[in-house]
Amino acid sequence: MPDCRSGGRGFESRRPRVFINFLIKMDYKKYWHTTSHIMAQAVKRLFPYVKLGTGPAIDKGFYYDFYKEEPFTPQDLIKIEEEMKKIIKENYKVEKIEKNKEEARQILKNEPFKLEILDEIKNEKVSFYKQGEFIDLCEGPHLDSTGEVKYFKLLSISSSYWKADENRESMQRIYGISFETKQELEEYIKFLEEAKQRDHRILGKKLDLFSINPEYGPGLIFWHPKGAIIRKIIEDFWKEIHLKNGYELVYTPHIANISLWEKSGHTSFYSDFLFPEMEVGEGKVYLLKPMNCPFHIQIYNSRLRSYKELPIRWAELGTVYRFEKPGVLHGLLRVRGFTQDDAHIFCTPNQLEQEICNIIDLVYFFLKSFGFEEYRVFLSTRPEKFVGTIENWEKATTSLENALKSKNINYEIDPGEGVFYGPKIDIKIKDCINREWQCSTIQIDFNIPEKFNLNYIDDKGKFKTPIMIHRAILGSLERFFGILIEHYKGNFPLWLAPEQVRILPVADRHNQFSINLKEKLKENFRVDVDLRNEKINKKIKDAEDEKVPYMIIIGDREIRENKLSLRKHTKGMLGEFNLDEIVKLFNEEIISKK
RNA sequence: GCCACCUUAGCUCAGAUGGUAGAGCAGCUCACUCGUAAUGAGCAGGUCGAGGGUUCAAGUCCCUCAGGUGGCUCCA
Repeated sequence: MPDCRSGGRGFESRRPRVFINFLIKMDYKKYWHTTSHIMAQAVKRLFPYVKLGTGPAIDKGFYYDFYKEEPFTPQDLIKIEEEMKKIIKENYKVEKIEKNKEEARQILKNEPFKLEILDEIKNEKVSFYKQGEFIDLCEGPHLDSTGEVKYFKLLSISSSYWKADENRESMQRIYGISFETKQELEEYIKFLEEAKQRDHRILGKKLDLFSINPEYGPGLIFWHPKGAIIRKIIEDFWKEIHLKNGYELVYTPHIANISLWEKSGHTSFYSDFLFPEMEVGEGKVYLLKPMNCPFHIQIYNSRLRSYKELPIRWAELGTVYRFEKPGVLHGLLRVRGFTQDDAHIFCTPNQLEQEICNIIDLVYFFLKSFGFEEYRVFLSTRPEKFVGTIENWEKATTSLENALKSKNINYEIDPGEGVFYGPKIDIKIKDCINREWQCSTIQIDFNIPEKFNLNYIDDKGKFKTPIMIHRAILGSLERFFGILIEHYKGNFPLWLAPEQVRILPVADRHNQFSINLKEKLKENFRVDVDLRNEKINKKIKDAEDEKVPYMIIIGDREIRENKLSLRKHTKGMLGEFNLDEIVKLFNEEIISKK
């Protein structure tokens, strides 16, 4: 079963994880862990009846799970924070205490969840950490005293299952963060607010880019004219670059007979993600496609292939549909219908490394074009469950590795994290507030060529099985658009901006001149003129709010002197220019993609 | 899907303890003809997500459903 790359993800049921990579200067794990104990102590003081779950430090802070019938309220959080401050002030020593299991059981007799954990521990000796009246079964390590925790904040309340098992008790989880300095905490909170302001769902509505109609299609995207023009620019650019780089474009249907997916294995392995079957009469059943590769394979198999044709590179902006569960849908980032910037490469083993190098170059070229300059690259190797021979896996992994090395790319290895049908490279990008997103993925597939009996005739006249590479660069247009909105905070660079210039006449006697100017600019740019009966201040404010990159103001002076006053979004007045200068300026900026 | 919370005008949101709805923005009309981030006035706009229940009376309380939001990987 080939994976379906939609932003580097396959079929999974979780929300897309946004890797919030706020720069945290030191290793805070110990610090956060102790803060979580302080929180648990505060909760125990305020709500003595709650039962303790687990409370680890995590990537960005800490949490503690409690068993409590009613959920915590925001007011509870304030009370808990107050109590935590007291505990910090009381400055308890944090002591490690070793106990044997029997003693431990006695201590934990009223903590059913802790007892469960205790039972799973193999060692005879277990450790407790004690601060004041609070004692917790815990491996540590911890700070020496509660007074060492300086600045903290409880961030959110949620529920989670005990042991992440939906059949088990629902726990109440409180998340928080803490730092040594007030400045770090403030910066972190500022970062969270900044991220909120960039939310593509809010900007998408404000800037009239897209919408989702919850009643008629949760998870299905309506691209409004302003979003659609951006999409068109991306698509045109994408196609042009692919054609220049030896790819051919293909188009394939949105539906196909169910037998295709029976063969690919989707109906058995991924049935949860398929939209229900369509009966089309005479017992024929069709499915909406959850991925493109089986179609590309049909094109490959439509006739006999020679080694002379390889490598074959087929690209398609292919729209696929997957029935994601209601709770996981999220704006443009997790949807039910999306367009993958998909491509499949069929090549010989000898060509593999070069093909991978080419893909990497292409990935970097695209990501740079969209303003992403920082990357983290991951190489995922053979998992426990896999298809194909170990020899092939090693060869393919080596090819991926060699390609990365020859490109001088630093990468991290994710051992055993490959998909079962082949190893892969994932590339994560950092946006301008340091969040990481995964879009690009390059996956080698040993399974599909065999399953669909792909072959070519080699130079000795023998049948050979080609190697197949799945790759996506942007992931999906929907998701990538969402990321772009957040990355640019809606301030699209000139080449992408839906409306590049707006002409603002000061009074209505300037309208005709402005209309004439629009006609001239229209040839090269996306331009509009604001003819509303409003004051110039209002027109400027609206253009600024709508994030139009450039404004040209036309009044008596401009008409008399035949000069154009140019204003740049968020920057203010640039000065007066003649038309040629402005055209040149815009063209240079468009080419630079900045 | 599970837990919690939310759903009131196109948008953002007010509407203690039940007594059949308000504001700002947007829209429309009119006046103003204006110089670098909101001119003023007027008008119009809602079966309060859907269905059911309690009540003399439900936006408000209860139940069901739909949708949205935050989570549901980190493990003593």
